[in-house]
This record gives sequence, C-alpha cells and structure tokens, in this order.
Amino acid sequence: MKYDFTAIEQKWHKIWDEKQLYKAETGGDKKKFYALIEFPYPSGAGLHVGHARPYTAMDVIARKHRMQGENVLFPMGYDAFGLPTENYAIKNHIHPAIVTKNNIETFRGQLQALGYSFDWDREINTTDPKYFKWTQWIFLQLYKNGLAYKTKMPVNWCTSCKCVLANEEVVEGVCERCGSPVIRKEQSQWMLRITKYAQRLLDDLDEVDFIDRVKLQQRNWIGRSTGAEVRFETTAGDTVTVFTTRPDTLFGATYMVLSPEHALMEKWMDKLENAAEVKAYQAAAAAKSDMERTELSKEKTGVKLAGVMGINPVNGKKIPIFISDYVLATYGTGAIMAVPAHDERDWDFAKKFGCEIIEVVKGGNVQEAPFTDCATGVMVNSDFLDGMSVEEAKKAIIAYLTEKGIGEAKVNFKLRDWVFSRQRYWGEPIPIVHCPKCGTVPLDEKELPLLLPQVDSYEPTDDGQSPLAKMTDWVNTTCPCCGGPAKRETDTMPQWAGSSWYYLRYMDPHNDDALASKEALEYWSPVDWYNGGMEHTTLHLLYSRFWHKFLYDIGVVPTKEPYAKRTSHGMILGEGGIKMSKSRGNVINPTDVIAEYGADTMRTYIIFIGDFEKAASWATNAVKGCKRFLDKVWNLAETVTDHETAYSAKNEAILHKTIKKVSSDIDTLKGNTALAALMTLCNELTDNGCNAAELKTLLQLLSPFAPHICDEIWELHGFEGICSVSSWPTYDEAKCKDSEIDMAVQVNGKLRGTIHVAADLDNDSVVAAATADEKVSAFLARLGGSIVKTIVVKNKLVNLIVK
RNA sequence: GCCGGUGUGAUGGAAUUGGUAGACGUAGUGGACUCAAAAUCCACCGGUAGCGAUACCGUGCCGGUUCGAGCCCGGCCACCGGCACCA
Repeated sequence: MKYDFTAIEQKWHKIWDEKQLYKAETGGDKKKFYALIEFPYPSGAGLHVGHARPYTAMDVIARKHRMQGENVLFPMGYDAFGLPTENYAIKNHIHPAIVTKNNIETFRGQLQALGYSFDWDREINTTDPKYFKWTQWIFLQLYKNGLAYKTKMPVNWCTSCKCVLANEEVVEGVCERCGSPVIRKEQSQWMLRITKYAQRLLDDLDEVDFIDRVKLQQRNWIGRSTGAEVRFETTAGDTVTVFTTRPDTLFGATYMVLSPEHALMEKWMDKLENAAEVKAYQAAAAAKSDMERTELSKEKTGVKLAGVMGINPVNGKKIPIFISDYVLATYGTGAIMAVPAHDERDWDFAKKFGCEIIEVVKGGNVQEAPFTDCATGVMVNSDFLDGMSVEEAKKAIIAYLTEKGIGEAKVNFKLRDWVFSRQRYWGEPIPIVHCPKCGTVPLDEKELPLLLPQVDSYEPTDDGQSPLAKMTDWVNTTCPCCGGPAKRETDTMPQWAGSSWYYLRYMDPHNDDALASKEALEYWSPVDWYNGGMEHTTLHLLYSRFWHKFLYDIGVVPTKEPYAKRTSHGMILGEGGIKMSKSRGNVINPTDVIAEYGADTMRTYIIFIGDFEKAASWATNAVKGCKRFLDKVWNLAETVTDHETAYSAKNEAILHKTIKKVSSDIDTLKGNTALAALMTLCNELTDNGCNAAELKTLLQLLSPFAPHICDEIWELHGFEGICSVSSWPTYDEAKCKDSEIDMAVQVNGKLRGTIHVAADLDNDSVVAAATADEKVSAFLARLGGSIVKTIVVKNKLVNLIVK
C-alpha cells in the first residue's frame, strides 16, 4: 500500500475531533500542564511558515506531555483587533468585523490542517464582545485603583497611521508597523502606570524560568539605576532638583543643564537677558522628530541662560545653567548637574561651550578625556571626600546630603508609563464617560461590554481624533453619576490590551460572570511553558506581566507571575537566508507544502530545520528529505508481520538509547536532534529487521512530530487504542549501553587507532588491548621511547604518553 | 558607543559540556534497476600528497592553559540582535 498522506491526514483529523482526543478538563487527579503559544493576528495573508515553527514545537511538547499521562491545556485563539484589518476595511468598504471573521476562518482551517492538538472548544477571539467585556472590566479596575489616568503629554505620533504609539512601538524614530516618521505631539492620552510596578517586574524575574536573553532584555528596558537627587539653589530663587548616579562627583559639578521643556523655563523667561535666543532653541528642539534627535546626537547644542546662575550646594560656587536637548524631559527630573571631568557627554558639551573641567577622581588626564572608571579612582578636590574610593564617597556624600536636607538617595527607571489610547476604530472602546459636572466617570460594570457603534467610515481624522468622535449618537450619552448629558471617551485601547490577559481566558473561556472562575484560575495557573517571539519581550510579555501582577494585587489571580517558563524561537528566513516578504516573492505558504508533501512532512521539516533558538532558512530540497524519512517509516512498517511484544536482543540497546535521547531532546527544544536519532533508529531497524514491539516504540516516539502517519500505521497493525494518546515509552538506563564498544587510542594526544573491546573494561586491560593493537604497536615501534603515563577515559579513549 | 549572541565541510546543522570533529539531512560523484526518466537501492563524499597502507593540515584570526581544546583563558576580526545623549 502506498503512503497516501492526504487521505490519512483528513481521516485522523475527523477521528481526533469526534473523540475529542485533546480536550482539557479542569480538575482531576492528573498532573496539569499548560502549554501556551502566542495567538496570531489573523491577517489577510493567512498563516505563515513563521507561525508553524513555534506552534509545531509546542504541539510536540504538548503531545509528549499528554502521552506521559498529564492533563494538557493547549489552546488557540486570535488577537484580532488592529490596524491592518481596519485599513483593509477602509479600502474595501467592508466592516472590520466581517474581515476579521473571514480571516479567522482561513487561519482555523490552516491550523487544523497542520494537525495541532488544540482544544478547539476553548478558542477565543479578542474582538468578541464576550471576550472584550473582560478587557474593559480590567481597565475599569485599573482606573479604580489609580493605575489608569488621562494626561496631556508629548506623545509619539505616527504621521501615516495618524495614531499615537507607545514608546515600545517606536523603533529608531520610525513607526514599528509602517516605517513612517514619528513626531512628538502634545495630546491628552490615557496612560497606565506600569512604572509603579517597575521594581516588582524587575525583582520577580529572579523567580521565573525565562531564557537569559529575555530576562536581560527586560532588565535593560526597565533600566533601574541608583543614585541621588540633589537640590541646587539658583540666583532666581527657585530650586532645581537634579538626578545623578554619581553624587560622589558633586564637587566637580561646574554647570547645570535643563531640558528645553523644563517647567522652570516658562517662569524664568522674563528674567532672561537672552529670552529670544532661548525661545528659538526651545522651538527648534520641539520641532525635531525622534529620528532627527538621535541622528543629531553626536554634536551637542544648547544655550546658556543669561541672568540666572545655579549654586553648587556643597561649595557655594555659582555655576552657569544651560538648556540643551541632550537632557531629556522625561527622565529623572529633566535637569542634571554636569561633571565634565567624569562624564563623556558633559565633557563634549563643556569643550564646546568652554565650561570649567575640575578633576575630582584621580586616574586620568581630564583635560584630554573624561575619566569615567569608578573602580580604581581616588577622590580629590572634594573636601571631606578626598582620599576615598568612589564607592565610599557615594555613601559619604549621600549621608551628608540627607543630613543637610539638600538631597537623598534615589532610584530611577527608564521604563515609562504605558500610553494606552489609540485614535482608531477597530479596538476596545474605553469604558469612560466625560461629564461636565462630574468629570471623568467610569462606566458601571453592568453596562459592559461597551460595544463599538456601527459606522459608515472608519477613517481617522487629521486632527488626531478617533473616528468614533464623529458618531454623535454614540458619543452623546448620560452621566452614570448624575444622569445629566455627557460624552463618551472616543479613544480605543491599543492592540496589546486583549493579549495582556488572554492566557487567563483560555482557562475558562465561556464564563459570563468572571474573566475566569476562581476554580479554573487556581487549577491552571500559572502557564507552565510559554513560547513566543523575541520581538514581544518588551511589549506583550512585559505588559502582560504588569496586568497579571495588578490582578494578583486585587485578588483575581492566584499567582504573582503569569508564566513559569518562557522560551523563544528563531525566525524562518527564505531560501538562501533572505527575509521572506511578499515583495521578494519568496513567501512559503504552509498550505502549499501540506498539499504537496503532507502535514506530517511539514511538521517534521520545520522541527528538523535547525537549532530552534536561531534563525533558519527554508530549503525545499530538505523538505524532500523529511518526506523520504516518513516514506521509509511507512515501508518499514509494511515489513512487520509478527505480534512480538518484546524487543529483539539486536535492537534493544538502540531502542533504549533512542527513547532516552528523544525524551530529553523534546524537553529541551532540540527536536532537530531528536528527529536525527529517530532517522538513525529507522535506518537501523530497516537493516536489522524490525518486530512489532520495536515498531510500536518507533511510532510512539515519532508521534508528537508526525501524528497522522503514526496513528494510521498503529491502527493498520491492530495495536490497542490510538497512538497519539498511548503512553510514552520508558527506557532502562542499564540497557542503553552496548556490550562491546569502540575506544579511541591516542599517542601523545593524537588519534592513532581504535580498539573494539567489552564495555566497562578495567584500565589495565584497556591499555593492554591498546598496545596490542596492530596499528598502535607499529606506530609505537617507529616512535621509540617508552610509555611514561596512560590516561583512560572510561568507554571513550585511552591516551598513551610516550617519551 | 554600551549590552548580549554567533562564527564548524559545497550546504542546513551535530558533537554526551574538556575526550575519536563533521551525527542526521540536503546537494554532488560513481554504480544497480529501467528502452528512458522519476522513484528506490548500494558505494564514496573536509583539504593536500600517495595506487595504497598512511602521513600532514583542518572548527573566523593570533597566543596561552592541558596528556588532550570546536568547547576553558587573554588579545583581535567579522556578522546578527537589543539599547542608544537615561545623567
């Protein structure tokens, strides 16, 4: 019989579905295992091979855990709010909800064709009102707890999307999504106070099993730095507070710099002798886009304030004050003390503007270059700090500042609050009402979900208002508080909202009374293993950790962290290592691969392609290799006619070894080497002959990777049950060893021969066998000298040292 | 600039974490089967020299530690990713 993959795969999809083979039950005695992958955005282009890599890898893990007798939750859904759908809807005059529905159907079909063992009863969709009811509910809780607030602030504005972006969505000064320039714009925005959780988001990374590069990237993004805030008096009578990580260098502070947007500038404007020049500089800085600001970063610019001086609090010296855009309004206090002798930026600025450079840490020539080494320097020119190390001086100065009331220790974070509003249609409406009498009023929870209005046009306005603002019927409402006329908030939530808690909904997706029942949350939390892309590390992953911690604080979820373990996959590139893109025409569609080679081949190849964590390029030729392998398994099965229940002596060792290898490789995401071991096993069984017991084990080990063909062969041979849910084979460590082995023989560290000996042979016998070997003894004779030392590595090699 | 990562045959990649470098798969070469092709099967497949046994060289480059280094240490080079005036 021929291996007819299309018929086999369709047959088993039906059986799996009918028998509800992959259904997860909340509760019970079995150990639970919650495997999660990032749900896709259902774009019009359909599923991409890039999706297939992490999805297949996690399906393999889920299937193995299921075979090990665990209660596995492996769910799937769609993160369906977002701009591409909205833009498509605008262009083609179709409602985004219809576009979304169609796209989801395509995605579901493709995912099912790949044979993933999802529990389809738990499928979710973030645009479903039953789902976003709870997204809005969480927002209301954030609001009630003071973590959501509206403020006028300079925001990142994408000129093409006509929409506000979060800091995390701006990449190198351009919009992450469309690549258009991002400018600064003053606008009133909803914000989430993620900064309140900065320390906990940082600390709790120690408690989770995330791969190092994810932890590192989150740590850098949170960007904790310790130092001090110091208050400088000025001749204008106002106090300027600065943040510094080097309070030890305070005696070397020879000028100050304020950001152009600093609040005091307005107040001081009348007193300044060069007000016109200062205003011109502020205007120029404001007009710069983020891109221009970074591009111009090398050459420092600024203006010295004429008429106001700062006073160094430790020595009373009058020092000049500048404004410059190298000082950021949004970090620290928006003002710095400048110590040109020991800071590169300050040094550059001081050289250009002729400021004084005073050495306070000995170790370099500060007139030539800034000296920034904290480890070796000794304090000088610093009064009571002289002679101390940098570390000692930091402690001493902070104690001094605190005592005198002019400063104190301070921790700062790079992490900014999360800009949470978007001026677009296709997102969750923010459940807030603005009342002229009562101000900002949250919607009553009973009013949820607050649905989007049906509109004719979803186009954003040029003045930065949401398309919803035009829908007066919807906007005009009554105040939940006083009953008077009021207006609805017209901004919607960003795409990150729905994905910040979706893993909780999977635990109990049909619940209308809560985002999930207490029982389900207790049973399934936390996610045991979450795999996703590195690009979500500082966005989705951080945002959802924040929401989870908040939900923990208000008693909704039982764990501090949402995900116990996080891994990440490399990208799939096109043939030849180039990025896959529509414009290059090198996009591989999984559906085409399935049609030509079958889902099992597709799955096997995407795992075999290489190191899971690294980028890998698609090679259609190598796909054929995986098809050949499955053909070989099919052909091997056809040779098996017995009903043997024990392994043959000849194949016993390799079977035990392969079970061991495949088991541990799946657990460590090394599917590529697991498959290599299975190929080797298949080749051996083909050469040695294969009985029913041996075939059974091969099928079970291969089943997580290629479930359809294994279930089919399993059934054809009349094995009991269904292979996909049979029990994972076990191995005996003692039987993993061969009785006779090859050992390497080295002379002075170089390979000179191999010997075939009994395993676990004692050292003396090994040396005897080595010296007796024909090649080795001939070499030793030629070399002359005598053996002065022997090193034996058990069952591996023997090294003879000859002098 | 700072922080991480990577560098192995023609090619994707292995290497039990200091112990026979190149598993497994592609591609290639030769052969079998075939009228022929596809498919399949067998053999070879890092480089140089040699009919050969074999010898020497070989994991980005230079040096070190070790009986022994792809793996550890020091110094370079190249590429990839993240951050980027964060005081």
